[in-house]
Amino acid sequence: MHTPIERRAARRFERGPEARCPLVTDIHAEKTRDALTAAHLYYIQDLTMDAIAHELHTSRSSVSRLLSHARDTGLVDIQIRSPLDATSHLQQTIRARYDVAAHIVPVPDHTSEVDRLERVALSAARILGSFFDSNMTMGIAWGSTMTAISRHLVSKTTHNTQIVQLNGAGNTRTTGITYASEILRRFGDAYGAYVQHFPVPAFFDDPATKDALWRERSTRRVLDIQSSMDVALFGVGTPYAEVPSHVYTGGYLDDDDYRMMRECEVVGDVATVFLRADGSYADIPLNARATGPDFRILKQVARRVCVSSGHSKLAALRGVLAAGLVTDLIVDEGTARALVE
Amino acid sequence: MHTPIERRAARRFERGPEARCPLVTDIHAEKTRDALTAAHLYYIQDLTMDAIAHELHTSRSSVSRLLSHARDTGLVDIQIRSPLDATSHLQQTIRARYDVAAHIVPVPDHTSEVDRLERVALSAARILGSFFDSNMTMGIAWGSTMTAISRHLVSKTTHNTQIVQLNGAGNTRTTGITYASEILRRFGDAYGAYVQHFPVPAFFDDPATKDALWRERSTRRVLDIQSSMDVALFGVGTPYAEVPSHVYTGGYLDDDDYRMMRECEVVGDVATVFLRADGSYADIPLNARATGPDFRILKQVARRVCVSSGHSKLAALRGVLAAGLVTDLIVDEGTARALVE
DNA sequence: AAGCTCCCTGCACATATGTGCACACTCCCA
DNA sequence: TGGGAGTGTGCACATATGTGCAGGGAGCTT
Repeated sequence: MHTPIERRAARRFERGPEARCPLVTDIHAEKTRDALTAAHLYYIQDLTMDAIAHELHTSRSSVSRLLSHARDTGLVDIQIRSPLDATSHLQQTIRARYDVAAHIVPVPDHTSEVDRLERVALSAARILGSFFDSNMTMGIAWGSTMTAISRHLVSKTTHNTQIVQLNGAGNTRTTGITYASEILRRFGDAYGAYVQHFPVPAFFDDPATKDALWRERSTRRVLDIQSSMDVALFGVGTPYAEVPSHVYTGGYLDDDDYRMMRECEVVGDVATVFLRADGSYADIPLNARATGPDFRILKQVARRVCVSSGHSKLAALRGVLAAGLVTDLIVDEGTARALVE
Repeated sequence: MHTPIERRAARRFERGPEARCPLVTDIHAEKTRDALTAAHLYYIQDLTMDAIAHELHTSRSSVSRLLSHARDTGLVDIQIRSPLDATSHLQQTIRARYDVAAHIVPVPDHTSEVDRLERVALSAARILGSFFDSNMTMGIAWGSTMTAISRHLVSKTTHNTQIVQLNGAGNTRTTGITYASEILRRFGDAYGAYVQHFPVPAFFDDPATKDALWRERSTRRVLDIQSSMDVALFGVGTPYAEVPSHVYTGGYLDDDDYRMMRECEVVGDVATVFLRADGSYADIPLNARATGPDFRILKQVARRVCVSSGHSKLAALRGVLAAGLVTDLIVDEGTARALVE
């Protein structure tokens, strides 16, 4: 037993007669089973990878990779469960003040905005698995926060699920399909969900075009799916960010738009629908041309998860909270503190 | 900031005004919060312990210990969740044949009986947390398996729970209280549950004494608690084990008892109630003097978890399964394979 | 206040783990 | 049958992690 093939055969042999024939043994299922066994031995029985390698007749490094695989694919589920009496003062205050369940991501105060976003996104990606399950539809926005989240998702097998794009991503330079697709695809892959694109621009030039298109059956189909969402996931956009949001730099808006935003005292947006500090949004002209869901629609979704990081989004975030758009808020610690001050 | 005290103060300071006064900050809650933060940074954000040490203003080794603490106290919950299509052939067969949910513990075939027991017990201790929750009563037996399990329990905070001893542990040499208490205490500590002792011998000399005592109100109280159990946890005893069970070596039984057991074709016991290969037990004389719960009582418990390891317990285990005493079975892989052959 | 114990800390060392790299195997296509 | 791309493996090294030990503070007793 010296070559990898012989070892794999030996492993099959040990598993019993029904596994000995490679023809009926799907190679992928075999890897999953090995990963499962390795995970059990490592996380439950506390064996070292060396010992596991020995039991599995493979090398230690393969076990290391097997375990990474197990974590990535959600075979191993690691949760932090704070005893109820240990929920932080911050969480309680935010719950009391905004009626929102806060998930506070510890991040040192001196962290750069980029790192902060990355770390909050990483945490969000891991928490998300507990919000999404079989027979659900999740609506997702796009932007730098959503991109970061999509890169860190942990797989979870679900059935009869779909991911639906909340707002168009096209602009004067691109259809946005490549960009938005990448995010959607990652979500779809992670959860084994059907992906529903929304191939429209972020903003129309003429509100009438939007109204017309919105009456089309092909568009209605997507809108109908949106209105049946169980979870909505979005970041917070703001024109005043140190790292400005994708919408405000990507060629979606022109000078007139910016002027209008200033006049209307816009503080930010959710899925390209703009709002003021008090949460009002209805009479902002730009919204008539925007493709994101009207907040009345959004508020019908049972779980509305907002991910925000960094001080520069604070004003926008306050607006979003004032509008009552959020049921679950994932933020960095600094922002959380600032929210209650 | 060079002494530990200064650092701890600094940590408090960073946490905000309400944490700065040590008088109102319970030292234990502080440790829990630190452990929670460390766990989040380590398991969710994938930082190294070094980086976490820096963020928490402490040393790397303290972080290592903090994380151990977090795991031990159940702050971190690591679960292995096999995708439904990957449940092993073995599990399915056992479910079909015995109508029992099997939890199979991978253990290499050449493992000694002692190691095997230890590893199965470790796995059992970790799984157990998912069976037991607030407002529940769990009945537990004693013996080498139960002792091993008790040593590896992961804490879980529950409310309004109790642990009740299933059968007496006294014999001609000791009241058994020290021995049984140790096991019960560990369970009670792990789950924050109220502990209910059963201070009687394992076997009475005279069945009439048992009957008399069973009519006493003090005894009835314990029996009543037993009959309201939500979970029962027990191992399998057998006189034929390589590592013989505690009951059969601890001075509980005399030569006459052994002779009788042979005559009755006893294969083993559950909580000191003996049974035959076909699961029958009612007409075994010894049982009239035994203090474990009658199987009719036991079978009323919604969840009956049996932990068994090693080939020498196989015959007994078959009997236990035949008696229909089990809803969840935790066994080593070798035994599981033997069960379906 | 001295003396005591207990517990917590950081250091230093021994282990355990993650990863770039080269090689070998499989599968696919010509 | 013979490449060639792609995947998976083990080796060796660089890091990351666990733990015995000695020192020092907090709290208790006398």
